[in-house]
Amino acid sequence: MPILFAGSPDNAALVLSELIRKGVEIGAVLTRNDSPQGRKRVLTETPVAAVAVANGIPVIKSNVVDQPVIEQIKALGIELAVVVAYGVLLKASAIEALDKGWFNLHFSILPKFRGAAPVQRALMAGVSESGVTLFKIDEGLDTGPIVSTLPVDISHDETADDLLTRMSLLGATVIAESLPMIRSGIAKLTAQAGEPSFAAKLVRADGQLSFRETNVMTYARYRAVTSEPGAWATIDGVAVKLLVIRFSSEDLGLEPGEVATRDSKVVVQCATGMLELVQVQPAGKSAMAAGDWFRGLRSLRKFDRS
RNA sequence: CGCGGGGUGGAGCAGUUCGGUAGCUCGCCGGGCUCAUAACCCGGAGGUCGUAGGUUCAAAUCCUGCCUCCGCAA
Repeated sequence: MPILFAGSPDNAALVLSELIRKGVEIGAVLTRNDSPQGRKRVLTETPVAAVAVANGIPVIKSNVVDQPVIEQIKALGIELAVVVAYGVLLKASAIEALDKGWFNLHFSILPKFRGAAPVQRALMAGVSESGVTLFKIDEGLDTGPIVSTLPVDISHDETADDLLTRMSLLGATVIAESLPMIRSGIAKLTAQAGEPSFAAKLVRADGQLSFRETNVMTYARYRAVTSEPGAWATIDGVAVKLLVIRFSSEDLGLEPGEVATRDSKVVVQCATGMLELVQVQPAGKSAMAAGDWFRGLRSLRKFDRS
């Protein structure tokens, strides 16, 4: 019994690839419409669409699950869908259209971190453990009954990208293991319990680092916003992307935001503690090693207050 | 025509406003000092200043076209 896989971004494509590798039969893929990407506005298909095409799976592109889309899905004999970061809310009519229902892989232990950016918000909050949840979609936002959860320990230095990749691989396993029970109708659905929290989507402003906080907090924010939307700060009014940062055990006691070199490493002072800058990218320049950037700084060697 | 920044020895930058024989911090090579060193000292190699053309006695610098990298916005 083939299923519909609905998703759009890279990590959803990774889940799709894993499911295919595990032998899960994908009858069709639903993904968002091609959209203009980059400075040149090149119309680009989603990563999920690319994986589907590469595997010869029928692709339905739509930014809304309306009647015509539902017709297409049902015409393929599909009655079960798995959603991973599709980016579109399902209306009641769509949810009811499939006999076995729609299931969503969410990257947190629900009801914690409901919403668009569970991984990023968990990192920003500095929690040491999160997880993945497979639940049946209802009309609320990530409120449906749970099929399965799997806890994930968060390492102290992984970025949102790293964690999301890890969770995607685990999530694919959870999906593959749960599908047989869902298909046969013996999957046990458990209502979400506990205090819910909401994980709002990140905006560029979330990536602005303030060195007036502790290095622990600033590092947590860096990891949460990397690689999207990306960490940055301004120095002498010029934005500098902070692509790769490491935690530092040094503390030279400089002014918050001041940059210096120490044992050939470039470090920046926080309210308490320091962070090591590894790779940066000033506005208008290509990415470069922090040491090169530091060497080229003419006068001001201190990030602006933010 | 969305707004904007950049392309100068291997790296990052200055010099361009007010044209006049290329500079800084590093790296590299050789030598020295040192118990030793990513430290210090001395010496050296390495550049058609993105590219094509124009103006000029003279262009990295002024004018025009083109290539190319990137930030923001979408």
